[in-house]
Amino acid sequence: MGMGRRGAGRNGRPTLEQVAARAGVGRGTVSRVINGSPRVSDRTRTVVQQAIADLGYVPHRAARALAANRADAVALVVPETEGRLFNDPYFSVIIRGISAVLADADMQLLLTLIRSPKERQRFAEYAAGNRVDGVLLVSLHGEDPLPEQLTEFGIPGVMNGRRSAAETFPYVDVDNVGGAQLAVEHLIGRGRSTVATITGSLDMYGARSRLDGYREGLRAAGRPDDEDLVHYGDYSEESGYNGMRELLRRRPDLDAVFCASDLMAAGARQALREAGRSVPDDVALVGFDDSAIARHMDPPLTSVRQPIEEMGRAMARALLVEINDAGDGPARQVLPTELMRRASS
Amino acid sequence: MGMGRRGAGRNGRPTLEQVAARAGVGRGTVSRVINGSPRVSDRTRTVVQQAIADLGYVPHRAARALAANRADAVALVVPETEGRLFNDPYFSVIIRGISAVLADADMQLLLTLIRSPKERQRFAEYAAGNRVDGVLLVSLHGEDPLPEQLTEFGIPGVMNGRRSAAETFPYVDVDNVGGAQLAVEHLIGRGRSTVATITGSLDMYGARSRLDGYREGLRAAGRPDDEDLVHYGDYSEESGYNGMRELLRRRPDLDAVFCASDLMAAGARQALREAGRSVPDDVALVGFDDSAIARHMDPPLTSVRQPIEEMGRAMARALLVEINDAGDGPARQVLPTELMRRASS
DNA sequence: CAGCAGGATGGGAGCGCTCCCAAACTTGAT
DNA sequence: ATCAAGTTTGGGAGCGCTCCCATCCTGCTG
Repeated sequence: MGMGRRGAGRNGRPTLEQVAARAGVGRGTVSRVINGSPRVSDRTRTVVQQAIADLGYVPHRAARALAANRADAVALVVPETEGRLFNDPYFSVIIRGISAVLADADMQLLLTLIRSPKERQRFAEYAAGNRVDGVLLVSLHGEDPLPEQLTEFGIPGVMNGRRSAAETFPYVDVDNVGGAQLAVEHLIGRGRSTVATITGSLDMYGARSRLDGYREGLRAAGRPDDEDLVHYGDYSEESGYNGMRELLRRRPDLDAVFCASDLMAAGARQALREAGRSVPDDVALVGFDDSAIARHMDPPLTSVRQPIEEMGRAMARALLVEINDAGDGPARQVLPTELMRRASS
Repeated sequence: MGMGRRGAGRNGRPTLEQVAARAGVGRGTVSRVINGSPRVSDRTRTVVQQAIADLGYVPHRAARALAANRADAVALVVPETEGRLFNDPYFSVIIRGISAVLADADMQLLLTLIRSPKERQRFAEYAAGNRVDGVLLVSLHGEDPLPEQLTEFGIPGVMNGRRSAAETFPYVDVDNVGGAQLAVEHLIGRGRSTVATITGSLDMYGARSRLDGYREGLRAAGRPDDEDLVHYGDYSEESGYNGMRELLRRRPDLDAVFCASDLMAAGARQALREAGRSVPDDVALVGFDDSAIARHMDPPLTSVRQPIEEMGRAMARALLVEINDAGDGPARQVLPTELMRRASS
């Protein structure tokens, strides 16, 4: 029994102990070098690093996690039910941003789709058990309780977007109000006089913000804010189509429409086509999201772009700060939007 | 010292030991129950399960991984350089499929984007160190060495697509040949006489297969295979545009085009428009991928659909089998494609 | 009723690492 | 040379779990 540890670990990979032996130092010292502790003399550090290189040593993550009570991993949670993400490249792009930052910090990215109450439960257990150091929330539903649960368990988290103007959970969002306003001002600047809008689902804060921005834009230009010009949609292509028909019926004189999503703009464009109205001559159209669809519409759709990748990066950075410092109160960031002008306006 | 273990783990979470105490059994027994070992009496099992429920016990992943020398995690690797994934919903959808299967197996999904040689190196180290039980490869570049590296280290893996007809690594692919053939036959069935094609980058096996399918379709209908009707593109929208112009110049008489991607079809459609040819009256158009773009083109594009989510599921299942059984030689699966008929043909 | 096979059970050892305390060594001042 | 005050280092303990062997029950058989 107890033949002592020698040789490599069970995977044939070298262990800390072997690095220590090779460098002629103790385990603790090697650990210090690996974790960048300053309490190591330069000479020792060099020797140890050499031994690490010679052996091709790579720390064993699970062992480290167990001993240090960290996970070195972050979960990205996507409630699939609300997954509008799964249409745009939105998802891919935000992941790219997140992943870039996390890779630099040598943290793993765990992907968790929650598509049923059972999975939600399972995830809550996970998170609660310190299996991850922090959680990134994307595309949250209206009153999703996940953020509160995390807070309760003391798990750092950052969400994408807000649930309300008074959001208390750390978040990274885009300037929806500003973007919508930009769109409206652009339309007015192009000489349009009667600017309508088709909104997203108003139970989502983002949709409300875009509507606010629309109104703000009108106000800034001294235009009246006519309730007739607002159609309440739900972000779907169909609601864009129906909304456009309805608006056309109510206000045949409209000459511009701001849609709160590209998808709705696509629906609206179809309705316009059927009604024999040309874009942009009769009616100018502006969307939101600047998705692939926008670029491929005919004519290409002017749209409000969100800095999605940058959002991903900002979220990851904010989470890392929360994990390490745990200070300064919740991070709140609002990134700017930008108007991509194309032929539809 | 050594006040013995009592109370909960450092996270305030119950440990195996506490469950054991509460159930009045030993650690080993609880472990057996959790891992579904048959060597436990029914009564004991019930008692233990009750204790687990009472305490809300959740196994500590890192501890388990360390002790059992498994990771309970699978890495999904996306070489970003080749990331055509990042345009279509392809990425999101395949992840959905993968994630569904993995969640059921209670495995974690680790996402790894490789966008630089440095990151590639880092990943290789990871994989080599049993940090994951298996690897899923998506969107691999022509002669990517990753599969061979994995084989060498004895790490199970499954890739999406093939690199050649003689692929030796386990894979799940779609029937590109069949899909292209379907498209051509459909075109001919609609009375088209001169069917051209714009190919993807021929250094990719999928693109070659689609070209093969195109030729096969012509042959099956007894049509000549005219080299003039083939334009070599690269999957980009621009190459679709240029290809279409070129084809129109060479063969003004063509009345149908099969494009190896929707994106190229979008480019081709633009060229057609500029040339004053209507779709589908003058020229019928069929794409490949059935992406969002296809549905939003004007007219909506007929396209070959790949069962992407099912591919994700198949990959995950195949990997799980490899991890557990390690038998039966490499998995090879080719899923069927389907033609989505729309107004463009 | 002893004896035995086989299933159920308890718990020691150990996975590879971090934490932290005590030991060993420096350095500089006296 | 001596000692106080650092600095650097070694290594025991322990993280929570699985593995596996020794032990303890069963229920039968002879």
